[in-house]
Amino acid sequence: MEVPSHRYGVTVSTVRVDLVAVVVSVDGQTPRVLAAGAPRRLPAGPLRAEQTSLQASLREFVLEQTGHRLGFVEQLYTFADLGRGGHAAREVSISYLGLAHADTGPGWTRLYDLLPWEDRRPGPRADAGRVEIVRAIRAWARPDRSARASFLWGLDGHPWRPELALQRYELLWEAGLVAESSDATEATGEGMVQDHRRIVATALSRLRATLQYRPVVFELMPDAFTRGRLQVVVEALAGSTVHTPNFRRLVGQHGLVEPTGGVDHGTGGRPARLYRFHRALFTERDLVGTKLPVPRAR
Amino acid sequence: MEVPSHRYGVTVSTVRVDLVAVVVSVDGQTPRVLAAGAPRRLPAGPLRAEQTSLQASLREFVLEQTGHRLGFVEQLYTFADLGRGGHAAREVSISYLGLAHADTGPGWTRLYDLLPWEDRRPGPRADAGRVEIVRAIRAWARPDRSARASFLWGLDGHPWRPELALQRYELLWEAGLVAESSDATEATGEGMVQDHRRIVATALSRLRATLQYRPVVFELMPDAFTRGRLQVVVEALAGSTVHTPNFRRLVGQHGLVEPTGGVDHGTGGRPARLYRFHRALFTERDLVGTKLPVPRAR
DNA sequence: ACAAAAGTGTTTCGACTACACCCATGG
DNA sequence: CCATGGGTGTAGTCGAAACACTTTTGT
Repeated sequence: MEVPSHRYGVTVSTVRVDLVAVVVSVDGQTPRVLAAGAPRRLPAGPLRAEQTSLQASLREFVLEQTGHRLGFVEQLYTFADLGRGGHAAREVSISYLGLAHADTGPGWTRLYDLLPWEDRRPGPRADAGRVEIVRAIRAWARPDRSARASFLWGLDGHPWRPELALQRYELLWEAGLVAESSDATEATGEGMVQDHRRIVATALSRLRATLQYRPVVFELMPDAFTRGRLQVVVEALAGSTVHTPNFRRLVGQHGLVEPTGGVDHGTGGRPARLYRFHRALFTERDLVGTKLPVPRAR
Repeated sequence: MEVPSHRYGVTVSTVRVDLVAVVVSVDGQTPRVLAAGAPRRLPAGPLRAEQTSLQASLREFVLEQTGHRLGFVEQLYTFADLGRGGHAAREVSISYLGLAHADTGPGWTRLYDLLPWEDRRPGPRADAGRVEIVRAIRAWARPDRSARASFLWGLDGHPWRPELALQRYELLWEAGLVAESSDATEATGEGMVQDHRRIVATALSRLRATLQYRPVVFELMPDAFTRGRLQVVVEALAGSTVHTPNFRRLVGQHGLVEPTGGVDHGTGGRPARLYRFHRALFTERDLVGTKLPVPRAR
């Protein structure tokens, strides 16, 4: 499928271009991505001749392939290095992050099955895998790369930064610790087709960074929700926990959210007030500066 | 150049893919971008069959076309909407930001000739153009879009955020105030070919955002420099001024910079100590968290 | 001497953190 | 009545912003 021509005196190629989607949802307290097969594969589709915009192309093929209507969509990165698919031809993939409401359909993979070390919420699984990975990394990093390793993994006094998910994946890859290579263990997660796991890591990094300065969580929430529920979703995506009283306070201080008047009695203790996203204020695209608290645990 | 085939039951196209570079340098206190012609055009080149990575392709064609060796390179965004070039065929452009040292060669355009409103450093030109643009925007925005307009332009108590350059360009575009359309004035800057001015705005936004959390300015500095010189370059890119004593203090507090021992007597008043970028600490890619102060003027 | 730029000390302010504690409900 | 989650008040901490002031050169 290569049609060389000449321009600027050098070879010009006409190549295949695909769109790849990382569709994220949160189911209970579990983030999931759309990916099926073994090994897992992200949904991908072509540019459509009849669609004017890339996003429209993306929305349509995701709808057709999976039945999901995407809310928020954001372009991530374009991958085009030679040999991505294991063969010589160049494949260009424009990757997107999309947010969708959870459902019970097939094809949803737990995000932290793919990148287990990114889930730092307290739990037996988290702690076990963590020590194993840290040991392997320390062994590999010593001594030249130990500054980088401890920075990325929040060791030696550095804070753990959720949004460095991609850089952590890249370090594991360099260290030969990811599932696609030989030294992989259970703690380094499930492999995917081609470089799809790197694309997922890219999406997670971007999502976590975006969370800190744009109100995108609400794309994952129903119309009315409690602040506790909102906190659970944020924590699920960030992979770590926040200080509850402060979270409650800060939500709404920015005018992000307004009470509906209703209450939810199903939460366990005292009934929680229901809120809705104050969308009126944010219909204008790209309004920034509306921070949600995101954990920066030590 | 369209070769339709079938997959997923829909049309798949093989398309032309180009790389587009926004190469930025700072000459004195003037930021410049590589763009020649009338109207101006960004350097663009093909994916190279023989280059493994996109960045290598980019570096090589920029070197060949312009003689410039790029330091820092970062992928920006992939543009592929139909009709970008004014004709029906789809053109995919993968855009990059590159930083280079200034020189006196041809082809350098002043960045703020293209986006004049982005330069808020005190000066006669800045103030004149600003009131004109603000008036036009207020007229267009009233009343539905005035929240967005005042947010983006730092009106009504909002701070001016340098990194929103792209969003400001997009608003001007929607308002029909950019040079490419009819209502343009001198204050809305010089037009470019196709959507190249949007790409420049994208690059400026990204560069300003990156400045805040990664030590990329040093790619634009010579080996030894004074803190005053560093401040001028940061201010040139940010388009606004910083509080001098604080800037001096903060530089170096993060261990970013170390004295060479030399001094520069050519600065006007008291001679300034020379510094060098503490590169040893930052050879590892993607070390984050090394903030440089960036203006957040009212 | 004085302008001009370099450089230091100190205070203020606001955002985020952490801790302590009260509230309302279901079992 | 007590466990559980919802909710509020308030003190501490840290870094950025602002202000005042000293130092060192060239002319």
